[in-house]
Amino acid sequence: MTTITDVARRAGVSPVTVSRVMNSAAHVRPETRVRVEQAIAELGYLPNTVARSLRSKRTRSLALLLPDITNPFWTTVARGVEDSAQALDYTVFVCNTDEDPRKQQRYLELAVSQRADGVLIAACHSDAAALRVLREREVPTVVIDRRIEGWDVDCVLGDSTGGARALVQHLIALGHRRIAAISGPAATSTAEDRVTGYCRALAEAGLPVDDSLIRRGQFRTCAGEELARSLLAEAGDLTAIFAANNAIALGAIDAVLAAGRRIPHDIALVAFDDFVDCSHLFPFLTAAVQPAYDMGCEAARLLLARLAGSGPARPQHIVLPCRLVVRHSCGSRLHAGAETLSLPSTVTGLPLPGYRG
Amino acid sequence: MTTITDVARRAGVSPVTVSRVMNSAAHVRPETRVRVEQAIAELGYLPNTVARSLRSKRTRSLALLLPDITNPFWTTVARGVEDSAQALDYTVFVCNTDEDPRKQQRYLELAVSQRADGVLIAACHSDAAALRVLREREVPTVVIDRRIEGWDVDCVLGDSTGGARALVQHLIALGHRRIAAISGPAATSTAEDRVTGYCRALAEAGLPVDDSLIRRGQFRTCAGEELARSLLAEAGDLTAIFAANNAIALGAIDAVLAAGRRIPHDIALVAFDDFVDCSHLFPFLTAAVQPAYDMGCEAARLLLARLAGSGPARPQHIVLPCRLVVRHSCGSRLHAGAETLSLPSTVTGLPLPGYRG
DNA sequence: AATTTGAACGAAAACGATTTCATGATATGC
DNA sequence: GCATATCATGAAATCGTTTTCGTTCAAATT
Repeated sequence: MTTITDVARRAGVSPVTVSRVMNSAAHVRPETRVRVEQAIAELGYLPNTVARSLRSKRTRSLALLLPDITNPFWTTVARGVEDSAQALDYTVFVCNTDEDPRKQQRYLELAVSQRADGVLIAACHSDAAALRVLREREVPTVVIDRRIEGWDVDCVLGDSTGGARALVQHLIALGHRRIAAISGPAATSTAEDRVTGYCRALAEAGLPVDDSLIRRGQFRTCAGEELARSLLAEAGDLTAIFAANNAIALGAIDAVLAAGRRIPHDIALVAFDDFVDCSHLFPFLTAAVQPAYDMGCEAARLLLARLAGSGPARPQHIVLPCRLVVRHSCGSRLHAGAETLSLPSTVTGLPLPGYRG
Repeated sequence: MTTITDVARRAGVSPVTVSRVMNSAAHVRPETRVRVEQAIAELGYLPNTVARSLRSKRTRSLALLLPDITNPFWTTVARGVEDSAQALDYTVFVCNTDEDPRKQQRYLELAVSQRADGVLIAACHSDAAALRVLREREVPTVVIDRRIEGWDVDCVLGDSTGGARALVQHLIALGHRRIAAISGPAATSTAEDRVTGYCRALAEAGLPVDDSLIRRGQFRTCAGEELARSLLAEAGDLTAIFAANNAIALGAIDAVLAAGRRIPHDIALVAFDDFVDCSHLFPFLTAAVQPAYDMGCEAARLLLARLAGSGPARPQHIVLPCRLVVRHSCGSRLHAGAETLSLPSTVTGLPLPGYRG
């Protein structure tokens, strides 16, 4: 493969000069520059990023660690990250941790080994210990969608507590009194924040918080199904379920239907997170929708600002608001009220004409 | 950051020996190996992949270029690729081309600059010219979901022609005679293959192929909407639409509903590709479903085999079959017939209990 | 006219690993 | 017991850039 030396030879200059031309540094005579650029074009020369990175100690790459790229929420976050990064000629490599601490650890070490300039991570544990690899080496880091205890690091998250509270308030307003919560792992701040929001809504309405109605598992469909199943079996007077993310909601739907109950007639369901495209199509699931794309953009922008040395002095904690999108799974046919914002096209309160199942 | 020399010093050996230990090469005395491993652990040493790559000329990374990571089909492909790659300690960096040739070109050059060991690409043009960067430099390449004219390169694709044919045959069997097709860009083999399948099904049924019923645009929701709108306006006797991918289908649904028609009562709709999670939830869209995850896995495995020197001699053209999943958007309440395979849980022919919209 | 400045460029070092080649020690074969 | 193979290790070269430090020469300053 052609190297900078080949280009230099062809242009009749030294490699340094070629380097200067490529990095558009000063002190190159216009005519020399043209000669070099011509040589580059003629040879189809593409610089070796690896060598460049070794010497300059910057790779222009970011590592993005998230639970599962298959979940539309994370996909959208990833897209936001990539778009922001690409605008500044940064490369993003995506790692699926599957919320597995060991996989996460492996990928973090990989990110350090690869000398990623920065890391964006939806940590699977809110304890800072898991991020020691990054902290020790002072790798610029932005945490997405999670809070971290014990490390004051940049983070970008959705308003989990507020979103959960709004969803449960909505259920309460519809007359529900026995509302269960199916959340993620207790070690995840996001899961706990959503439980907090759930409890707060109940407390504010003067309703008791029944611990037996709060279940925790993985942020996964199978966990959602299992927990919903046991809830339905054990709590006979249950009338509504709050699912702490979209995957859990899917599982819960399966469990409810499998138990011979109907949604929303017998069991109302609300969920955190959405299904982007699908929700647009099937006006079904009432959800607190996080601005996933913006979260990705913001996180990447913050990280890139730090890399450019132009970031804010103190670590930032950016909390983006959620939209409450009222659809049919909670039984409400009403437009959203004062506290809520809705997707204009989907909150018609009516099924799409033509689809009757 | 600690280097191999630091480790060597601490273990009382030379850097070469440390390198040998890390690469588990032969010719290291067990006790030396232990000393080195201890030094590595004590220092928390993580090798610098950049330096390693420069010297060894292998980066253990793959570039994955696809239209849009936001589309559930591509997400699932990406996940398959990543899982296969990760098993062999390869890193994947994902690039969204948005089907834009210039963006694609930029990313290809980036992949070469980064010295990716291999490239997986859903090329936005079936002409081999766009891939010259790769071909000239003999970068191991696997093309996903597309055929390439003029370069006999490895590729993994779904049976577009067969899937489209099956979908249209199904419509014909349901009694439809005026069936439109909304496809992707003519430059994309996948789009054209699906048109071919559509035509073949019509021809085999002795039906005329009406060119005015075949429309082409981007593989996007907005294109699908626009083309469907014009079709509905211009072809009054239309009773069914075949959408060449999921995004187009979404747009088509919007257009049909906006025109005051119902699905499937007034217009039947079938589509290529699915919405993974959602389709499981809402038994709506009749689709030819490609094995996206397997496509990603297979493609990565083929590429990695080539990199390991163990690949097949000749370029492979792997065509994976699609499943025809019959749901409600086509008006059929029947289980799939002999030629078709169905998702057991969704093809009940009945709406989910509880959801009446 | 002598001195200073800075533009334009190059030589050599450096980045941190791996690869190649060399060396002494030990084991093996006959 | 001697030649030969193999083991265990290290010194030096190398990968392709960027950085650092000079050097030359022309223009500006005094």
